[in-house]
Amino acid sequence: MTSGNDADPPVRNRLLAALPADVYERLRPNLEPVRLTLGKVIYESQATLSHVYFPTTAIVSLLYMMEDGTSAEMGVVGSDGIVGIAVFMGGDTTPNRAVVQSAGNGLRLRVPPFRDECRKIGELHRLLLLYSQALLTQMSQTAVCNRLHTVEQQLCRCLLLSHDRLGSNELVMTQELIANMLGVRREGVSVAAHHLQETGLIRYKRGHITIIDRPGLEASVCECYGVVKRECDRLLPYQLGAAAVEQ
Amino acid sequence: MTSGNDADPPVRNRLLAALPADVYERLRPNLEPVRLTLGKVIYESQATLSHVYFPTTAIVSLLYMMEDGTSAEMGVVGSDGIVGIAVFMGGDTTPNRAVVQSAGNGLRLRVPPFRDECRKIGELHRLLLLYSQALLTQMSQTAVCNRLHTVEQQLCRCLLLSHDRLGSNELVMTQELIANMLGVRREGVSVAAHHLQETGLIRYKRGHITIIDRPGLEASVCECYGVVKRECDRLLPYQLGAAAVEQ
DNA sequence: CACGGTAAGTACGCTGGCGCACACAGTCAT
DNA sequence: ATGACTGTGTGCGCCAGCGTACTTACCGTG
Repeated sequence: MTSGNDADPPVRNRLLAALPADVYERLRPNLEPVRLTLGKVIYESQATLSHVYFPTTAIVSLLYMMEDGTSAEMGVVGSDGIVGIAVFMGGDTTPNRAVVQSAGNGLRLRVPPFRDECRKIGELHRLLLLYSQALLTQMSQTAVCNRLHTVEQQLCRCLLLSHDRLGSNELVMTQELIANMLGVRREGVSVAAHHLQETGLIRYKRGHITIIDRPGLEASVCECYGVVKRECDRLLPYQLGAAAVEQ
Repeated sequence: MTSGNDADPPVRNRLLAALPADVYERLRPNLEPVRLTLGKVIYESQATLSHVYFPTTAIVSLLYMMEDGTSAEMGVVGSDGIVGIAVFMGGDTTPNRAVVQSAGNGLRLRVPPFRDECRKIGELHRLLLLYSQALLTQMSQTAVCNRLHTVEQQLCRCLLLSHDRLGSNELVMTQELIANMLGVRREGVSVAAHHLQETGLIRYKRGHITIIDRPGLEASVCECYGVVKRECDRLLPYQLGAAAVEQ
């Protein structure tokens, strides 16, 4: 039943989908579908949030903007997570910016009902704690990767992260965008991407990147990708549709 | 009264000190003082923890060890925090290693009583959530810093972080140790330290570094340090002895 | 006091990535 | 079709940091 779950494909956000039906039903009336367009800033550094977002088909990047305007990514959120975890943690704001990295859809929830549900200390609370740890792992591994690995390895990581969070083999993102996320020059991305194309792992054309040989990418990426992936799978073993199964 | 608080100076860990007296009293019988010697590994990557640690005068570094043996720091915990936050978050293990970076004391608590108190969803729970956000900020900013800043800037950051968590102006740490933490070569640290000494900001001699001009260091460090510091102060505004005041 | 070990200084060639400048190629609106 | 714009390719000099190798200085121990 739970008609909310079959409005369109079930619940496309894994965090929401993993909720017990009763919790989901309480949230459902407040969940508002939103279109997340490429480049949209979901929240600014230090801004008080009005909503938290559950991406479904969109991918959101958490960036830090330096005073001089350069930026670097610290984490990525897709259908596996939530944008605005700081509300859950109690700090409400963060020093980073959330930007849509791949256009798509999501659901958003105003902060008051979200907070109410968190305070009930039920399954949502437990899942969010686990998700926090997953995000912590992702960010810390990003730190390591930034220190020790090459642009090409990081490009592979970026592509695999995006691929995981997207159904398709075709990613819509320019090299310029990737450069901003990785915190490197566009030219550096250009060279690395060119190389991956020559090796036959990807193909691309003006903002469209196609993943051809995913195992090959996995062989080229640094260990950081695997560490984060395994940790996420371990911490959040829920599958899409766990709550939506019983429709 | 609360004799636990005046055994030695009050409660030297800010997280513990911020607890209400009744919560602290519940934990106190299980808190065991421990000496944390330089280089001691508090927990290994992927290891199940038997205790969580509240450093008082020690400083603990969270490192990721690459498969090839090189390492990089992702965070630092001193008297402001707890080592083993993964137990609170529910994942129990993490892919990193906790190593004592500056010898000193701490209190440790077996996991079962810690978990019991967390489950009560009281002040400890609230503080740990906030601390998690502070750690998240620290790690994400480390990622940014690793990407964009020079070894010298990062050395300044490292020195300031240590100075904040220590009473003294004298840090006991070799350049080799710092190199491992920052994930750079020892020679790089050597050159940077030499430069800071020439500029008159620090002085050092065989594993002993003295901070001479703290404002000067703050002027040389990148913005990352300030971002993390401000965020920690904002999230965890408690002072040492908040719970110990009423002795 | 001599010795051995650990900490720190120095040098040199190499390379990855930066900054800059510019050429070229799809794509879209007029 | 034309032109403007955006996305990509390439080249060049430069520099920070790496890897390696070796020296020097300090300290504790026997």
